[in-house]
Amino acid sequence: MAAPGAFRLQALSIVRRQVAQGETLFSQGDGHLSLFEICAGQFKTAYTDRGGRQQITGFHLPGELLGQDGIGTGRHCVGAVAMEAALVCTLAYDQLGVLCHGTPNLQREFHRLLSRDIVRDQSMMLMLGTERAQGRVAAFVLDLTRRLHVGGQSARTIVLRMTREDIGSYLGMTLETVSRTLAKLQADGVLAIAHRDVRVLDAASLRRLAHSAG
Amino acid sequence: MAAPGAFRLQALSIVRRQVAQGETLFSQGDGHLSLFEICAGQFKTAYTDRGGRQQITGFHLPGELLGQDGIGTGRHCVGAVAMEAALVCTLAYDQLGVLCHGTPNLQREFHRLLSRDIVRDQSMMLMLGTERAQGRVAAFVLDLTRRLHVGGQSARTIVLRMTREDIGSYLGMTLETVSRTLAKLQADGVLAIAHRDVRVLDAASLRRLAHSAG
DNA sequence: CGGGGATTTGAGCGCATTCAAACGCAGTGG
DNA sequence: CCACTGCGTTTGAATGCGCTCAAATCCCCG
Repeated sequence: MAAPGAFRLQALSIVRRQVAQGETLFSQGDGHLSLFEICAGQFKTAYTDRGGRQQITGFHLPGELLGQDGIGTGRHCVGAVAMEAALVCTLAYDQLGVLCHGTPNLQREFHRLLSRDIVRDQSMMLMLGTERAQGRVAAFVLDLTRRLHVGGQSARTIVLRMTREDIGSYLGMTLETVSRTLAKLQADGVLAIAHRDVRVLDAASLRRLAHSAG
Repeated sequence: MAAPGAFRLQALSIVRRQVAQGETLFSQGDGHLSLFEICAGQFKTAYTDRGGRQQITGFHLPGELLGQDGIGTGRHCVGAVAMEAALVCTLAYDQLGVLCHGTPNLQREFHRLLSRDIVRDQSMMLMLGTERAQGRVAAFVLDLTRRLHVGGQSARTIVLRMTREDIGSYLGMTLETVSRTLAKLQADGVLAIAHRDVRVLDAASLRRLAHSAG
């Protein structure tokens, strides 16, 4: 969700927490806000509306921050679940408030963090509005490779920790369409797919197919 | 984009500005950030990507704030154009920074403002991901009536200041589909449509059709 | 009254969805 | 060790929604 290094929570507060696969890190509507830095493992966040319908709103990788949603409202507006065994560093939000008062730089960094999310969301909305299935999936894979690369992982081979259904929910299409689209990208020689292992064969084509999302 | 009354810019700084129909209030990439309170008239904001493709990202009504995008990046990430003759109050962002240092309440209000936008965007993404044409249009009309009502206007009759193309760009569909969907809502007795005048006949049905977007 | 943009309406098509079935893989218990 | 079970994934076929292309109409504005 955000670049690493902006906040070094490990240096500020050392509350580590292990999270098992499928375990909830925080729930939607949760009152005692916390900010997390993901040390290991991947998370997904989901939004549930009154009608009970739910959508995946994001995937969150090691090295990224998590939980900055709902800082203004005082409640987490999404729920976060670990997609695999994970480890996080925690900073309670009230502690953060105290810290911010002392250091204006932290304040500014915070603003930057929030508006980065706004920009990211807007770019996501643009994609959902303009791109069809193939472009969405291409953008999704491209985004994942880039973010994993930032985290130090290989930029060519990635492992999808989430199900096709989660991907479909995130991209606004059915799980069958996700599967078919991935198959087509493989048939076109853009990707090599073996279950959840994805290898990028033709990065240029992938970028071209995903042109709308940065 | 935000509830009125959170900031009372008129009380802080009195730089008023008139904007003609079609005139640009600020451009995407603009460096000298400003925050605006819309006193009269409606605006639309659009995002343009490298490829030159552009999408409407929001409509902005009298009484709402405009320009808080890109506070962290230092540049406006969208452009704003007046859809009719308008009047705004301006506050340069650097002045705002000074003000914030003095008053912590303003700081907090600011956080709230930014995260409100995040929540709104997320709800928009949810809609784009889960709703089909009819649901999207219903949610759009419902949102507009509510926000106009907050601004003091009638909740039953509204005037669409934007074109079908703008609506389509905003909702992620073609202008023809917007037109057809509005016609269908009229045929079903939910709305009464005369060109750009829209009257809500069956608010309950409209809410039911738009169930996903709060 | 004429011109041009906005809107409506129609016809045909393609893509994504829906429903359905088969397959692969992991975990469990016999 | 192997069958069984459940879940995730793939694949197929048919439907229908929304897009594309096209033309007619409406309306605002000069």
